Amino acid sequence: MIYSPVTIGTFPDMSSEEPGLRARKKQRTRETIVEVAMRLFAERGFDGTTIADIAAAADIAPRTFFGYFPSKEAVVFHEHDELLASFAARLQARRPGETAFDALRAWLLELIATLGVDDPHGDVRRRLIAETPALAAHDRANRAQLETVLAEAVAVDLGTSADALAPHLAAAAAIATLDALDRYYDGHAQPEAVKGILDEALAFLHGGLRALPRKPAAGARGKRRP
Amino acid sequence: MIYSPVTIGTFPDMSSEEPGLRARKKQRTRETIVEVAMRLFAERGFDGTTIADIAAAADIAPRTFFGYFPSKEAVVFHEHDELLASFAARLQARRPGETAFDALRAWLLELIATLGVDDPHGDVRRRLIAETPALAAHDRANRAQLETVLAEAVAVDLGTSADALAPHLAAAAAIATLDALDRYYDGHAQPEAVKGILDEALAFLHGGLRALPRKPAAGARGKRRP
DNA sequence: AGCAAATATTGCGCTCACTGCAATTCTGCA
DNA sequence: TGCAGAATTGCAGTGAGCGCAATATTTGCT
Repeated sequence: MIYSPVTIGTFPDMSSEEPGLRARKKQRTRETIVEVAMRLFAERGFDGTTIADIAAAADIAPRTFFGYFPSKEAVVFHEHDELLASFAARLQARRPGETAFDALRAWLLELIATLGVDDPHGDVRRRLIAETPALAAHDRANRAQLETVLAEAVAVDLGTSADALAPHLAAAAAIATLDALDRYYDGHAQPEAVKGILDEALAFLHGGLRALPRKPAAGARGKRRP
Repeated sequence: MIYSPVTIGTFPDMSSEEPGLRARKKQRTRETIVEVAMRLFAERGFDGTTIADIAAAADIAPRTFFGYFPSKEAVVFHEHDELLASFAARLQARRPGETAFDALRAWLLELIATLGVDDPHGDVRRRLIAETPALAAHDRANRAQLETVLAEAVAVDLGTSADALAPHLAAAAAIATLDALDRYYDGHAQPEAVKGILDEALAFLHGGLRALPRKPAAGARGKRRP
């Protein structure tokens, strides 16, 4: 119900140069499912939409749905695997001297810049997560994965073992920033606000509560403070 | 699937002085269900145990199970509501000058002292959570609730609004400590190790990564460092 | 004790997610 | 064109969870 990999058959190539007809068709079907499902979710709600509805609207057999996604929830988070991989790669690829948090910051900013153009489902997804406990749970599970890879990288930075306390605390706080980002991201990308949030978060990570302004009053649209 | 309150009928009194036969009986049944279910889970695993199994073993009708717990998962976390309430109360009741983190620390230490005598299912629960994704998800949901009440208290401490960034980051990091506690808590309470972990966590919360020792090597059994 | 209202238990039937398996259809390639 | 591998599908089943109505039990009251 929360596992990621798809199990039926082998997923078509995608990695080698030529996608091939087969792979392209599968990709297209996948996209159709996502499109159709998100539309239905938006219209009738997540719980108000059955797998049968989705299958019918996507013109596939109900059974076939599970060849593409392991659960109904997974459709809502269809990009998660890529995001996770991309983040892990970005952490791997950081320059010497660049901390894991620097990488997180850079990755997020780039992601947001890209998403602004490219994520037609962001608003729906946020709404669905907010109103559907099962999706909120899934979302937390996804974040926990991000947290894990981040914690590993932080551990390297700090020179501690991967299961030491500090990296996990720091990673948890860093990932909690994503919540804030989502909260303040309501649909319209505001790179300024995002940067403010990220800078406040980094200040906290580095210097703790001591490093934070005492009375930022309302909201988290922090006037960044190094 | 994750909501807390039980829905069938009104839960018997429990708050006024005299429990009454009805309430006592319900309480007894509830405990029976927990006992029986945890035993079955331990023997056959969470997924290997059906509601029907539990009902049969507890000598109630399957339908009746749902008068006591809203889901199979809820049985595993049967004390969560009390814990949450107790934590919220402790936060409410802190003395002037006592920070939310102080309260968290005190609450945890007391809890652990109590649990040592009183939590016969702790080990099983930890094992189940580790091996069952659905339970891990539930566990995260529970922690998120703790995080929310903690963040509110921290916001008061900091003089920020409840949805500002800082309190949430700090609360997330603080709650992440519970993970570590669980990891190192393998069955045998070790108040020393627990205090070490808590102190390291508090140091991080207050002073950030800057405040932490650079090379604690393996594990999180931190030699506390103010 | 006896009765009526409140509450708890139960059975029944239903919906829906999800799975294993085997039959069938399709695609890529020789 | 034909074949091997891969994808689609149907079928039958399991199990969680819910709404509802019937039944049983408890409680407060007289």
